[in-house]
Amino acid sequence: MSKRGYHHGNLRQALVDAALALITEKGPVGFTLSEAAKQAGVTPAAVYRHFEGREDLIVECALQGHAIFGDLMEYAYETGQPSALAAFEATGRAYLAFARKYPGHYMAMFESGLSRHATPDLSRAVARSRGILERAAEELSQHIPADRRPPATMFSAHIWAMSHGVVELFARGNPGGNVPFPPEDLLEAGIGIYLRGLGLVAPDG
Amino acid sequence: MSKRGYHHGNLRQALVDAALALITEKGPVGFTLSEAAKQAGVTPAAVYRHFEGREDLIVECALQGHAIFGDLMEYAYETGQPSALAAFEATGRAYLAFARKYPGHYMAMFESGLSRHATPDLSRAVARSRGILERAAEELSQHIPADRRPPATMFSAHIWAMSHGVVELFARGNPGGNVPFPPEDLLEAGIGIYLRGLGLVAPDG
DNA sequence: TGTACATCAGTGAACGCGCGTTCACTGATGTAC
DNA sequence: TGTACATCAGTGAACGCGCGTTCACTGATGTAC
Repeated sequence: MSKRGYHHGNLRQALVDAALALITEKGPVGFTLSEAAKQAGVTPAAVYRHFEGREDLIVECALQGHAIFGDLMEYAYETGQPSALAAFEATGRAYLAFARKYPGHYMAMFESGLSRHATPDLSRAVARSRGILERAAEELSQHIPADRRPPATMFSAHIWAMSHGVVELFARGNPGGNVPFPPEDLLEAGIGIYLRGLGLVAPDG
Repeated sequence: MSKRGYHHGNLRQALVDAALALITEKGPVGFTLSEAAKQAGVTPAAVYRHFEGREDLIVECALQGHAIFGDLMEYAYETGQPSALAAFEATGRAYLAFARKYPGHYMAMFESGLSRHATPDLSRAVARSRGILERAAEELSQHIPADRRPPATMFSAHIWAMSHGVVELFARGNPGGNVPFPPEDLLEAGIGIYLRGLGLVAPDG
C-alpha cells in the first residue's frame, strides 16, 4: 500500500487490471503482454520492471484470484454457520458468484493453462482454495451415516466439477449454448438434487 | 472415399490427424497450422488446397469429433435399452470414455474457443450431440413423478456439466489436481448420487 | 501401347504482422547536505 | 529553503521469431486420342 508516487502511480496493479480486462474480453489465450502494457498506457518494456515476463503476469492474476476466491468462500462458509448445510450451500453459491463477478480471475485460475505449480506462491494459493472447499464438504459429510458417506474429497470434487461445468458450458457464450435456465438456478438445482441423493435434504423438501 | 492417389494420398485427413495430435499434446491454443503441415510432411501452403485456413481446419476436427461423439453416445444409449436407467448410465460412461479416448477431438469441440455457429455444418453437429444427450434425459425423466420432475433439458445440463467438469478439472493435469480417485469412478459415483437425488435409484442401493 | 495435353496437388520464396524480450538511455522523483 | 546527487520507473529503438497467408511455379498424375 501507499507505494504510490513515482511516474505512474501503481503500474504493477494497473498491469494486472489491464491483463484481467483483456483476459475477460478475449480469453486467456488472446491476452498479450504488449496489449496489456498499451492499455495501461505504457511501453511493453515497462512491464519488465514489475514482472519477469508474460507468464509471471498471468500468475499474479491467478494469485489475486485465489486470494479473492478463498476469502469469498470462507466468508460464505462462515456466514452459513452453524448449519453445515446452509454453510455448504452458501459456499456453492459463492463459487458461481465469483466466476461471474471475476471472470478474468476465474479464467486466469482455471483456464489459462498454467501449471498449478508454476510458482510456490501459486501452489500455496491453489491449495488454500481447495482446502476451503474440502473443509465445507468435510463438515457437511459428518451428517451422513458413516456407512453411506463418500469421502469428503470426492464429495467436494463432485460439487466443484458441477460448478465448473456449469460455468464453462452454460455461463458463457459457448458451447452448451442457450439453455433456458440462468446458470445460477441451474447450479442451485443441481446441487440440491445431488445433496438429496446423499440424504442431506428431505426427499420431498 | 477412394480418392487416394495424387501426390500425398489423402492429405486432407492427414492434416486433420496431425492437428488432432497437436491439439492433444499442446491444447487447442498451442496448435499451429504450420506445425500441422510440417507433421504431415508438407509445406504450410499445401494446407490451403484443402482448407480455407487455420480455423477451418479446427472446425473440421470439431466436426469429426461430433460425428464420433454422437455415434458413440447413440450406440451406448441403444445398448442400454430397454431400461431407461441403464441407457442413461451407459451414455454417461460413454461421455467420459469419449473425452479420454479422443482428447484432441474433445478439446476441438469444447475448448478451442470457436463459436458453435462457426459454420452451418458445425452448428448442426453440435445440435445433434446435444439432442442425443437430451433424448436420454427425456426418456429417463419419464420415470420421475411428474410433480417432482425437472425439465429434461435441465437434467441433461446437470449431467453434462458434471461430466465436463470432471474432464476439465480431474481427468487432466490441471488444476483440480491429484484427487485420489480415477475420474471414471468419480463421475460414476457423482452421477449415481445425483440420480438417487431424483429418486431414480434406490436410496440404499 | 504410345504420345500430347490438361489438371491440379504440393512447392518454395516472400510478405507483413505482432509477439516477447533486450538494452542503453533519460528524466522525474526522492534524499543528503 | 535551496542545491547536488543518486535512484530507478519508464522510454524507444531494435532484435529474432514463428505465425498465417499469397503467389507464381513445377512436376507428377490422369485423360484423350
